[in-house]
Amino acid sequence: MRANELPEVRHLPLFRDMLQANFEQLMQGAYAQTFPTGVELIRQGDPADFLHIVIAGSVEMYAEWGGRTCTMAVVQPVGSFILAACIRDAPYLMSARTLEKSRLILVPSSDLRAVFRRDPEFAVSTITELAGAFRSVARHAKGLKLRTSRERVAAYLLKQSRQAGNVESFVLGVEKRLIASYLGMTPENLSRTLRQLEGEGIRVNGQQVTITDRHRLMAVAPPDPLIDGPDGPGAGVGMSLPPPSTASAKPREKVVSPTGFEPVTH
Amino acid sequence: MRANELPEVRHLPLFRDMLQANFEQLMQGAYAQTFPTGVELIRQGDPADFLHIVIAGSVEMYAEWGGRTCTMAVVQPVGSFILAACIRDAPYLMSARTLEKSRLILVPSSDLRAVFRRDPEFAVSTITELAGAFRSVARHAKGLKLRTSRERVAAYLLKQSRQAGNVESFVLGVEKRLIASYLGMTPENLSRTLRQLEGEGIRVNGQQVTITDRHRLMAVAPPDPLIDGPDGPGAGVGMSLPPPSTASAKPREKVVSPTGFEPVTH
DNA sequence: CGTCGACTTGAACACTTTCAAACAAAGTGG
DNA sequence: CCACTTTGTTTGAAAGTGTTCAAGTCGACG
Repeated sequence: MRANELPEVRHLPLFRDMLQANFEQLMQGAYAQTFPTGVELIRQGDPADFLHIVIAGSVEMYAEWGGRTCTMAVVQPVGSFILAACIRDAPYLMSARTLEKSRLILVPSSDLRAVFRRDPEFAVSTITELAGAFRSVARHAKGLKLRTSRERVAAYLLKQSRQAGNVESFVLGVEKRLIASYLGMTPENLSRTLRQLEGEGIRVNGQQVTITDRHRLMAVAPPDPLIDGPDGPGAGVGMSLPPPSTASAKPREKVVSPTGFEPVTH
Repeated sequence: MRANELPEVRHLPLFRDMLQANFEQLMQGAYAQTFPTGVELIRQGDPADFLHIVIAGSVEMYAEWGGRTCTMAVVQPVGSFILAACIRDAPYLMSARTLEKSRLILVPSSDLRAVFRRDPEFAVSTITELAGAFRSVARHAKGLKLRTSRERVAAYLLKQSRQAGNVESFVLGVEKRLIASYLGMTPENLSRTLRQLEGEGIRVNGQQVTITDRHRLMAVAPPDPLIDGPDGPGAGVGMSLPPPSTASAKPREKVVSPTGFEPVTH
């Protein structure tokens, strides 16, 4: 593991309050590894051996059933996933694969369980993290049940804009097919819905989205903190999103951009 | 609070391992209350002041957005809800109302947060509870995204049967409109789907459901522990369901029956 | 006995998916 | 550097799924 990676991990909400000695012990048993694009890191149903922390790159969490697949979340640096499975020593509910070349740290779940039993601060951090993760999935489920797909798309775009600092123009940052799956629809349906929303206050050009009439779009799907997540800083519940950046109107420009996917603690 | 209620609460997974002194302190600040049918106990968006524990009766957790409503879960004795909101000191994501005359215990969330900071066993129980709750909602979301409504209904019935002890006949135990909302569909759609499934191995008569051909039904929606929940005892993740009971073929009989709704920790 | 709410049924409508095809962009190898 | 392949996106048409509205049935309860 590289020296400059440790401080980043240490500053994660999950680890920042624990005793240095315990943190060091946790990292002792951990190891870092770099994976190429498209590697299946974990498969749903497998036993939860490691807590995974994304140091660089990005990881897709997805679920499968009867031949179908759907994206549940995208984890970006510095964020962790499958905490819950590790804690319950239960099989993973989701699979994970790298969306690009990515560097991860793997912490043995047995160490994890041992440490929060004797470090109260770490226990509290774990509780906070899990409570936040629970609320994220609950919000996701609410969105799926209470909103039509058109409304989900509108709300998603508004959230993206907000997370980038209420800019009017931004880059999606993830493939549309992946966004579609995350929002519970087919790529074709998303494509058509985006087209349809061009009459409701947005303009889409490839990955570039511009909100031309925010009020109009908000009329399609009024944002709700109880579904779209809280406003203000620290919104991503224990997940550090890359710094939001307004995106230039010129397409094809390389810009770091938020994905707006909810964090996953398993 | 009544004397015979405390032991029940004490035996909840959440409280069973903590120090007696701390448990008593928690209950000191708590109070019990009986509510009639249809009372709104909490409203989504309100600040989380109390952890709620259902001692008797049943409580519906539901969510609202833009005039629409959906059922997220039903909590039965002895089970708790809105743990996560209490922990994060955040607004409730869901509302709750009594489905029948119900008795609840309300524990101030500030006490809760204070106690798990100094009782490691309680902290661990809280962690386990939250991790389980997270996995429940995650499974629910997976079902919504990966299954059609027909498959969700079939899987729901199989799960009910399983939870009642793999019986061939059982009572639904909750209004169909509520089940429909829980499964993310309209009452009309559920009605038609049940009718349609009568050709696929079930027979429905009011609240009474009989599985006539388990294999046929399982072919419609193969059960998956990563969606429908684990097999075996303690399946309900921190929630004690009423003892499963085979239901007589005669309708209108008063039988305690499981609801099969996932537990909610907020 | 009458009222109310839950459940069912039918028909029309709206929304989504599926399948097929064309197109565009990014990466590969000559 | 240019074909060439691969993969993601868009579009159209048809089929499937789910919702809405309206009306009627049933059972529970006062």
